Amino acid sequence: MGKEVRMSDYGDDDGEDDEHDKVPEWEIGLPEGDDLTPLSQSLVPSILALAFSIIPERSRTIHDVDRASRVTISSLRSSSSGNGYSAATEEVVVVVDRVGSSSHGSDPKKQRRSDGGGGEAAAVDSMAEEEGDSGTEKTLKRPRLVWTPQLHKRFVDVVDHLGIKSAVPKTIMQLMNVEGLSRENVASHLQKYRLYLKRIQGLTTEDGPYSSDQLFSSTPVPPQSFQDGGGSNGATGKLGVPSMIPMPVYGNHVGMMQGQYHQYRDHGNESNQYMMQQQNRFGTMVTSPSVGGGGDVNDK
DNA sequence: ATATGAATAT
DNA sequence: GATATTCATA
Repeated sequence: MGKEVRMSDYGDDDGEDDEHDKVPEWEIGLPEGDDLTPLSQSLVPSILALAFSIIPERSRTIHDVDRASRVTISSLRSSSSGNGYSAATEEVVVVVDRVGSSSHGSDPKKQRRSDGGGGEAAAVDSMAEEEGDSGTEKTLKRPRLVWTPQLHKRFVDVVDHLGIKSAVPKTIMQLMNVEGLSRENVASHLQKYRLYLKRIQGLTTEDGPYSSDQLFSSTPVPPQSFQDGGGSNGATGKLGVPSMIPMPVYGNHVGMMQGQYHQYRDHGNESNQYMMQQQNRFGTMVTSPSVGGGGDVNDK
């Protein structure tokens, strides 16, 4: 079993635009030139790694990584159906994007991705200068983390694969394998995410215009299988984890992250926040197998 | 001794 | 509102 590049199912990750117009076939799938090869790449898929208790080394400082790679792209293919973390899944260490709370005019450095495949990348904002880089990124007070859609997706993927019940900050953090991401970062986000889950669960299970019962649930809740490939439960009795999608239901949207933008507004290119909307025409197959066995997404 | 989760603070 | 930090406790 070796590496194999599938050109057929290349771009479709986030269901974006991008078309390879007229490139020679052999060029399809190759880096576009300014797209760099991931500078840090795990040799072992994170899930696998965890299974073997291999914790990805993280010795580089943010500055190091920053210097080495302004841009890191990844071809995180996330499941077209079911398991998003297969052996074929490409793992890439993503550097986190942070915003300086202090003086930060604007870094003309922008991230760019050219072709589909959804890539995700983030860059570290180069702090003023060479701060006394004393201290491992543990002791340092890191700037506010910004949960970009990419990061969030990663988060959701991991949480999903762990099962909401056993997803705890440390594990999530490890599996996400994101450079510079701390446990508390994840913890905080997880807290909010759980809140979100609770909300939609509430709305969907006891306030829905339908039976609202786990038995014949035909409640229009987008379960877990869209662009996230969130459908992968049933292994350890995990529940599907919605990827919080603000759906255009009549004045009834849920979505843990909404009106927050304004950060980097290049041109509808990328780096748009959690704008993962979906054109979910109900009546398709939107049922919620979520509450399947126990019927409780959160219990402690 | 550590990690988690809720509350609270920025 | 988003993220960080504190704090009781598992």
